[in-house]
Amino acid sequence: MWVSRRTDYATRAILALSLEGGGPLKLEELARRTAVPQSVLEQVMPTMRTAGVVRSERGPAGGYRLNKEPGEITLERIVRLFQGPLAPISCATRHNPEPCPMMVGCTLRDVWEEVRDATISLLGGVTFADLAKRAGGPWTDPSLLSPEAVAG
Amino acid sequence: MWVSRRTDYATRAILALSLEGGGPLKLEELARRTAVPQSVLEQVMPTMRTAGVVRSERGPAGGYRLNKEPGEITLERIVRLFQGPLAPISCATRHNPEPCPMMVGCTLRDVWEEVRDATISLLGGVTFADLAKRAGGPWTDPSLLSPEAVAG
DNA sequence: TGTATTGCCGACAAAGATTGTCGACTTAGG
DNA sequence: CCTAAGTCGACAATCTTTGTCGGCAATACA
Repeated sequence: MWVSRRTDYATRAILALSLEGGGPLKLEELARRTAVPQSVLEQVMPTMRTAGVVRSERGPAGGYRLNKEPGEITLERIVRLFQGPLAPISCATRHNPEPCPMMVGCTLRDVWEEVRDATISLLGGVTFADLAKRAGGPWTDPSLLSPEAVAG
Repeated sequence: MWVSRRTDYATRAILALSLEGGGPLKLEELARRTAVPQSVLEQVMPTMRTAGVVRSERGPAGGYRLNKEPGEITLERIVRLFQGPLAPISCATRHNPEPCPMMVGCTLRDVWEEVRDATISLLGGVTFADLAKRAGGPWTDPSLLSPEAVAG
């Protein structure tokens, strides 16, 4: 029942971008605000770019922006990008579930499916607009912010 | 969002025992019915014995029985034995959550906690009496049953 | 044209978790 | 005793996760 670190990192990054308004954030700054190793974010962000969630610009003054409104990005979307199937067990996935050895009335599978659906329903019901709104104030340990950000 | 194989195996075993009524099942037979490698069940069952969920008898005519009524054993109980914390992320566990780097208003944690609670609520609300009842008929691929069991 | 700044990509090492197996041991019954 | 069970600890193999690195590509600006 655990989410991978990269999943965690990705959601933090999107939240950071949602709180930023429109302006682009450099990878370096993004890494600092989210307390994620920069080298890992370097892997995570392109995945989200390919998926159309964020947009990037190269060169000086480059960085990352959201490619949609925060209200259009659900937590489920991001989690799915990094997490694979959300079912707790391979015979309970939505697509191509593995046959489970308990043929008739695999009642356990029913429960795993319920867990899966509850999870999806929760994650699918939360957008980053919601999260940003709930977040309100400063969302990071101030000691992690860059000096410029603190000054601004 | 995945449950370990041992967790899966354990739940299957308890379901098998719940369907058995009172009589003891040998490890070998239990392994066959649940389609679990016997050598792994050899590890899984003692854990549940220590936890007081099942009882064992050695020697010929030995085997495993439930140590409680199926109605008293929740799925949550079993899952917890093998799965560790049910939260999706270490800052959202009930006991000794790790501090997360997003100090003020870690709104993501709130959602992870909701997922955790939904999971717990589902798993805690299902007992093996429920599962056994829902299971009804033969619950295993007949080809996996031992000849004696089929004859009986 | 060139240089600095930034993102992009692929390969990879280290660490850790999971899975399954084995052999030696203990207990109970006959 | 001897056999049929469960018990325990150690372990190898595999897979997954995590994080790093070096070099390449694009953009802005002088």
